[in-house]
Amino acid sequence: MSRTEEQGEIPAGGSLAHRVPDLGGLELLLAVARLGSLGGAARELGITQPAASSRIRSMERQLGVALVDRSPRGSRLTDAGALVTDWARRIVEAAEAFDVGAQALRDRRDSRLRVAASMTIAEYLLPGWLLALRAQRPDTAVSLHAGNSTVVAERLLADEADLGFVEGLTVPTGLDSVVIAHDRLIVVTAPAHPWSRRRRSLAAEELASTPLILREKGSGTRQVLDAALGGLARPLIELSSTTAVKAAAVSGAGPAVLSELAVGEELAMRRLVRVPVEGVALARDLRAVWPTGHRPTGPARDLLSLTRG
Amino acid sequence: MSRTEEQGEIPAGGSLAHRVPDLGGLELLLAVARLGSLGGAARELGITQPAASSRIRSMERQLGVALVDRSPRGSRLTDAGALVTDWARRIVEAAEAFDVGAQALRDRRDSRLRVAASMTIAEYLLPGWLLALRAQRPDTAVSLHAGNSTVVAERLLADEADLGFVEGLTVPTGLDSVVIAHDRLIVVTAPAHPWSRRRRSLAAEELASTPLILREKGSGTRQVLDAALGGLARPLIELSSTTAVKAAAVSGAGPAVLSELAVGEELAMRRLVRVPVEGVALARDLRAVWPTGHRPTGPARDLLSLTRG
DNA sequence: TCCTGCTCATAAACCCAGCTTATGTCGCCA
DNA sequence: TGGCGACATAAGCTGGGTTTATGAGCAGGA
Repeated sequence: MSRTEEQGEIPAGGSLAHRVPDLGGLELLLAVARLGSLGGAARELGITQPAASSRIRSMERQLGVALVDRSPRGSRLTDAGALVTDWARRIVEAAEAFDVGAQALRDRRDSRLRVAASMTIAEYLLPGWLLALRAQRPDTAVSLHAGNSTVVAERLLADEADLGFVEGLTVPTGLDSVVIAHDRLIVVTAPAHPWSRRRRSLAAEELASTPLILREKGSGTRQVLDAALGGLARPLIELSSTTAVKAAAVSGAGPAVLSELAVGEELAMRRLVRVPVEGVALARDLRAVWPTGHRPTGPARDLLSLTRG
Repeated sequence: MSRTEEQGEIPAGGSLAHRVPDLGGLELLLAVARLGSLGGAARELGITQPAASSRIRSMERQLGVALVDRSPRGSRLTDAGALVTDWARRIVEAAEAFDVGAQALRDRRDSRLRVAASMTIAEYLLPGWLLALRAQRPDTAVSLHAGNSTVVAERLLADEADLGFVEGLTVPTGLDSVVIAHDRLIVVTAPAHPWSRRRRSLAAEELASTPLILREKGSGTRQVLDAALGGLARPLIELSSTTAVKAAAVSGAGPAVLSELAVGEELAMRRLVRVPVEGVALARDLRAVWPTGHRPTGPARDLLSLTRG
């Protein structure tokens, strides 16, 4: 059944980009899976049939796995191909989020909806919302500006943004708001850290007296933590991005305090472990905001209604 | 004719692959972010400094956004660049999962750990585990075979696999098992469906009497549903993959019943909405399995211990 | 039976993105 | 002021992916 063309050993070296097909190839694979035909997929992507054929073949060579069963009546995914296609879909979905985010990022003067958002929201939530928005209002051009609560408020009040999203404890003055979701700060450590095996919840004092990996003073995350502990948080290191904090925690530098949103992936993969905490108010609201009186209309209203659920 | 490639304006057409930098570029960007230097990143990836410089520049052109601030003393990410980098990281992480999965998929005779898993687990959970396993035992070669519970059992008993993962209601005879996680089937619809606005939970009879988008009879998912409803599930359509079911539900064909694991992304993006249900036992255990008496040792034990948490 | 229409495969020529090597410029520091 | 590190620019090469052109297998209808 399987042709014996595996004489050439797989190199297996190099970086990811050498072992993972490029986005074009993955899109092609998804199209083949959906349409059941190489030629059909080629047509959909605007390339010729031989190009599709050779591209799929080169992916199979690269991966060392047969992906599609060709027949004169069409092409069907192999069992392995189905699995690969599902994994590929994840990459393509992440790329779609990237794309819609990047599009929003290049400020277009002519965009119909100008959004200002805090970093955490822009990072983890907005691309998803924009994707959904595009699904139901494909022609809405969106521009995005990311910054802290103060910046968001300034842009809204200066009429440089139509809708804002903030995550602080308080709503900047001059703005109306709606709570659209809830977030919580959680304590995490690397699996090797002794706290990861705790069964009893951590008490507030214990948290306050332990040096932690933290965001810098002034960040939304840090504000909430300081407020919850009464200004007592003791930094082991202060870092200026969520990602840097995560990386430090994963590498075992110590316990970190981070938004639940930021560590979903890491928890699922057990690169980080959540430490239970009690007696500390680490919840915070995520809010949509707009200038007092100017209720969102048009595209802003569309986006807002997507975010509430 | 669309052959006039307009110069000047951003193309904005074409498929994802034309608007999203390739994996190599994204990896490079992450390296620049981490190291704070174009040349350093180039060294790490084994390319020359001019190559890195030009690649980053072409990404900036492609995205229409300045990503890094160059100075004679190094390079630092722009605000926009930091956001783009975070989105890029998601793509790269998905690519890592793809890579480790694909590596496991090409059956290597010499692999030290042979895993057999049900589709759902292989699709959603295994790549994460393998990534974690590689982090702590980098030299473990893993091979993966995906199939239903019966196939998993056969391979284990024929000594063609060292460790299995199944998701059914029952443990195949001849195997020992441990519960490693819990999964639940949930009812979902497109946001446009009337059920998406329900506030009261759905009762079992109502679920049983409504035609649903379902996996085919015999699939793990379907077995659990049929058992929970007493064999009464009424299919609107029967499809042979989780992905097909999701796609049908998203397109508004009707309500679907799916594993929680499979729809996390869709729920977060509001492409699907969860419908509350009560009085139906839709939970199921995910189990690691092995031949009775042969407790997992070596690499199998390492993997197993990663999955329990 | 043969023709027509679908499928995929193969071959040769082309083109461009990204690579390398070689060199230039700028700022900091001893 | 020379030296070192950073990034930029220029010119030439290479390879993967593309196109056009063609062939071959299978199905269904005249």
